[in-house]
Amino acid sequence: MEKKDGKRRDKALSRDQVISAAIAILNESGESGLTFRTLAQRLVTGPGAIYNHVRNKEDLLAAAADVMIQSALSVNRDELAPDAAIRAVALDVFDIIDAHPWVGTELSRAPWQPAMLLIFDRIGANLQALGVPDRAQFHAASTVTNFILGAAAQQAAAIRLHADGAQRATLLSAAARAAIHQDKRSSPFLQRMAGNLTEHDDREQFSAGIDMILRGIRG
Amino acid sequence: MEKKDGKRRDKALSRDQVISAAIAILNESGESGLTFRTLAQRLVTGPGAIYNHVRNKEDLLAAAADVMIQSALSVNRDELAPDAAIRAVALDVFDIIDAHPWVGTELSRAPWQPAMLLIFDRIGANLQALGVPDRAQFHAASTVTNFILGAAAQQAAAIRLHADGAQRATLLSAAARAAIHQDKRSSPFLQRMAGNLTEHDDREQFSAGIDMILRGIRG
DNA sequence: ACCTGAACACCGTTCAAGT
DNA sequence: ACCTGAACACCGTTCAAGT
Repeated sequence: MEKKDGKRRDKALSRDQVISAAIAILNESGESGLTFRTLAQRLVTGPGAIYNHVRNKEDLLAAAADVMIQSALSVNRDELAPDAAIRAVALDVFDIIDAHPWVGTELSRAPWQPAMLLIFDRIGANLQALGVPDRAQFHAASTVTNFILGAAAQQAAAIRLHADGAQRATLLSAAARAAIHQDKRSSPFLQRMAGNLTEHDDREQFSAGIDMILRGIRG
Repeated sequence: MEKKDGKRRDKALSRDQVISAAIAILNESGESGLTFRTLAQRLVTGPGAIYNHVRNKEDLLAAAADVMIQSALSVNRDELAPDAAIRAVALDVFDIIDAHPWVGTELSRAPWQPAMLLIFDRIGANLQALGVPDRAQFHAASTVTNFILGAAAQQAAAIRLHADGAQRATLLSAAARAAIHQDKRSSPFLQRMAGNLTEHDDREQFSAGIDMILRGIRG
């Protein structure tokens, strides 16, 4: 990968450049690929220089995730009906995490993260038109957001497992298979769902979850 | 803290002992307090010995979380109506994470984790009695579980912030306050909810979320 | 078979010294 | 004011050597 622009030769290093370089590394190599040393190398500087532009690694990851979510939610959904708009926002988040799992991991690492608040806002913006009473809108938006965060973290973790596991593909991890096959009497529901667990489509499962919650928040 | 039993003097180190010691450290000092060195010190052995009983740190954390969730869900809820039972299971999980935030962080780190499957099973076990059609039960259980995982991760992260931030108490972090106060035009919903964000009760918010989802999965 | 603990290959972060 | 990069204080994990 070449540097994106020529600004570096005159020694001007900016916060945006640092974050962009971090995103590039994260998208190429995942979370484990991003260290202050690899990042400094890409920016042709020393690791200490990065601290002039971000407070620490947590700050860097939060800023990177915010850029990704902003980009994923930049499509205008104003012409959609409120329930379709909420579904669209949720699926936009799902798709960016499916493509870049590190975003999903990061979303639930810090609370009150800009990226998380942006999702919360975009969901909430459609509740009035959906007919949700004013006093219920805060809980409704937080319910949808928490569902998205939980599903995002699971999806990110599942993809991470895929990535370095290679051949197991759609199979559950060994630990889960063990859990399913032990205790046949004490977990009848899990036994009954074993087929769905191994064969379901993650995106369809996510979409169905949003639909159920929408039915519920509508009252 | 003294060792829990006298078994160690005769050199018998078991997987259960390793996991119990790890849980003790996690509950006392949080995730950052648990290293193979501190754990080995508590077990009066070398760090390498631990690898005879757990595969790696990920395996150790998953096993520790499973013990905590099993204990939190060991209360029998069979006498409750199905919706009350689901609410009780969810609040049991919330409360254990409120008391021991590391459990919430761990739950969404690995997919198909025994602890997560246990929650999924306990939720799902009540869906038949709730009148959810067979074909919708998988999605219903996964929706509730994903909501719980998302809320758990947020709650855990918020408590972690509390712990080392000290005085900020019920205040949002500086980053979130900045996000709320900038872009007043582009995030009207967030602006409108600023008061709720700083003053809401986390447990009540969680409980309201469960209620909304229950209304939705009932169809 | 299990323990021991030094060693390996890393981390994030700091800070004196430069420009 | 910002960069540089060595140094600090750690990590998880491995593995020869012991018992």
